[in-house]
Amino acid sequence: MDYSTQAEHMSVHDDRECGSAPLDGIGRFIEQMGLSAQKDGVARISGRIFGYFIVHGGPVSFAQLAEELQVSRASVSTNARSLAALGIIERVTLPGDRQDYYQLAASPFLRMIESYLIRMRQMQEILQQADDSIPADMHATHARLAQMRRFYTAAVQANQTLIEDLGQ
Amino acid sequence: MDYSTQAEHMSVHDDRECGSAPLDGIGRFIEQMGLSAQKDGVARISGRIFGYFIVHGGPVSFAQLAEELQVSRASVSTNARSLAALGIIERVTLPGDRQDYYQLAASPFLRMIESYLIRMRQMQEILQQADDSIPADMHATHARLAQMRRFYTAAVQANQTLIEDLGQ
DNA sequence: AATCTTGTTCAGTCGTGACTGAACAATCTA
DNA sequence: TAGATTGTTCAGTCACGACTGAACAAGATT
Repeated sequence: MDYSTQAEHMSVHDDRECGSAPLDGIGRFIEQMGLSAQKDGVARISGRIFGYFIVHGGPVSFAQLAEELQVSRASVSTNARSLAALGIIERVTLPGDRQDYYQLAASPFLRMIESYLIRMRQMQEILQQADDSIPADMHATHARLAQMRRFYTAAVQANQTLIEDLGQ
Repeated sequence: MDYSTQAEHMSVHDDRECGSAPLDGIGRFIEQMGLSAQKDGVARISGRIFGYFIVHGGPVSFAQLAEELQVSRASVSTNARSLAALGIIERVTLPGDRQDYYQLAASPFLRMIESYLIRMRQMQEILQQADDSIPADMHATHARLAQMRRFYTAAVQANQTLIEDLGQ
């Protein structure tokens, strides 16, 4: 695995057995991004791609992504497109090149917060449904649901101001 | 599945085939809490237990939890203890009763935020390591890492003030 | 002592979903 | 036309981890 883009490093130790390559700082960071994504219920490869773009922001070709991260083109296709759908990376085209390129979006973290906000609003929807369909005489239950609702309202508010605080 | 605690409902339709029972509002809410937890990378049963306690806050015995949620005692043991470790529910003992009881913690949502904060701080740690171990001449990379770090700093800050805003 | 009751642990199963390879579609080049 | 090149899709595999049942430990009861 070679995460630099400099040609002279490309295949120094390339034909080794496919296990435990000692990772440098960059490689370790990318793997940790993968593990961290996995903990959040996101595909590990998505996290690794995100990490890769933190390191190399610039346009990177589809094929290069597959090769450097050592994953199939199919996985790159699926995961890069889902990251693009979230607005974390974006597709770009280079004139005179038929390949797809991706690059880090302008404000990837704002987009992350926005996807959190979507999740929270879904939760608010669930709470609304529960409040409507649970018998009105279960007062303690409704009180706890109201508390939960206050929490999500405040959390949504906090994240919206966070978006503003982070500028543009 | 009978989520009420009233005895007269206990076994009205009990001996049906073990599939798709039509869920009432309470049951639907509990299942949605389970699915929502799963999306967050948490065990579905943990989410259902949490939902159960939103509905029935009061002390509920270990055995009752297992029976009403239709899961093994082993699962209840594992998941209830992990929720208790997060401070979302807590163990209580009733005098003269050898069973374990659980109840909803005082401010379960504050504890949820605190566990998010832990995750964010781990992320900050990863960023610190990356910053230290990645060659200093990769200026663009360090700039992106710095941007990411600013994001997490702001997010941690926002969640801390959220905790304060939610009182006690 | 033997026998319940109650919670934990552990080996094993089973489902889910991430990931792959291969077939495919679309577009370019010769 | 045939043959590259490139991305997507889809069926299939495989790993991971949630969940279970059974064995176990620790008390209580007789």
